[in-house]
Amino acid sequence: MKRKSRLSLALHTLAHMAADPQKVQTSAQIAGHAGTNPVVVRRVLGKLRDAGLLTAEKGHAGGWRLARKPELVSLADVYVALEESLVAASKKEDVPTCSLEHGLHTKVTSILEDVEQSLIARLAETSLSEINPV
Amino acid sequence: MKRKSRLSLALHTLAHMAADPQKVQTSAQIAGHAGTNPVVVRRVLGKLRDAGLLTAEKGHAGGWRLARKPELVSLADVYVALEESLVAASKKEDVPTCSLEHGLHTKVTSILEDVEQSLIARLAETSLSEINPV
DNA sequence: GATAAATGCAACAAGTAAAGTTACAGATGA
DNA sequence: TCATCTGTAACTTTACTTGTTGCATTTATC
Repeated sequence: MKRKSRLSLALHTLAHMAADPQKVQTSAQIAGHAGTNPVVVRRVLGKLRDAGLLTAEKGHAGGWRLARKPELVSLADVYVALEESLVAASKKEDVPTCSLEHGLHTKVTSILEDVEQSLIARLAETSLSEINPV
Repeated sequence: MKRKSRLSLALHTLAHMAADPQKVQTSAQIAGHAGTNPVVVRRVLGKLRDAGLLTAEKGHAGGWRLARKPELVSLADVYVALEESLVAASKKEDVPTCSLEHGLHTKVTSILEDVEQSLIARLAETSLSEINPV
């Protein structure tokens, strides 16, 4: 599978579920559709479960289901649940000691964080129910 | 250096130049500030040069300089020059053959492309001159 | 012209994060 | 009791980025 595919995998799976919300799907079935591995699916969907977007049931006849109506799940919910941070820098970078560089670094960082927030705001405008096959 | 750092490196360097536009800097000096390698700097700044944001002069006393006033360079210019595509999927992915999956895939892709465009629009609102150390 | 100092670029090495895989414990319904 | 799920840890593989070396080319200066 390609890199940067967690968001894509999540959206595909959620959109698929949105088309038939009461149906329970196993990670093996989802992996089959997505062309990947059940463990990878559980890994990604696990974050969505932790965020309350999905429910997972163990055991016989278990599987995954949407926890809310598709209209009530925004792309921002998914993005945040996956802990994506596409624009802003990761926290653990080394900050320069030189004071001019430090000021610059701080400024660049804060601008990128603003942009990240704008991105999330944009994602919040679209819900799962708007992903329909043509 | 960290990953996803091309944009960060470019913005830092450009902001640094914006503070003193007539000064020529060599890739070795820039690399020193940025804590990286001159070749990496030339690799990244080369894209900005190709996009007309910077000029590079070879030979003795050569180096890098802003091609325009800082106010006239937006973050979107930089983003596009670097050929970043943080949200949308890369072009060369394999599209599913199943028709339902195909429709879904097309829809998800087009939504992510819309989001990518929104991101660029947001970046276009900020110029280099707005990156000033506090 | 010779020399020193810069970019341009190709080829390769090293590092890193994500995806893929295997294995197994725990839960649950038949 | 057994088959079928999820949950998770540990490890391997893969893909991409950054770092490095080497050298050709360009240009100012002596």
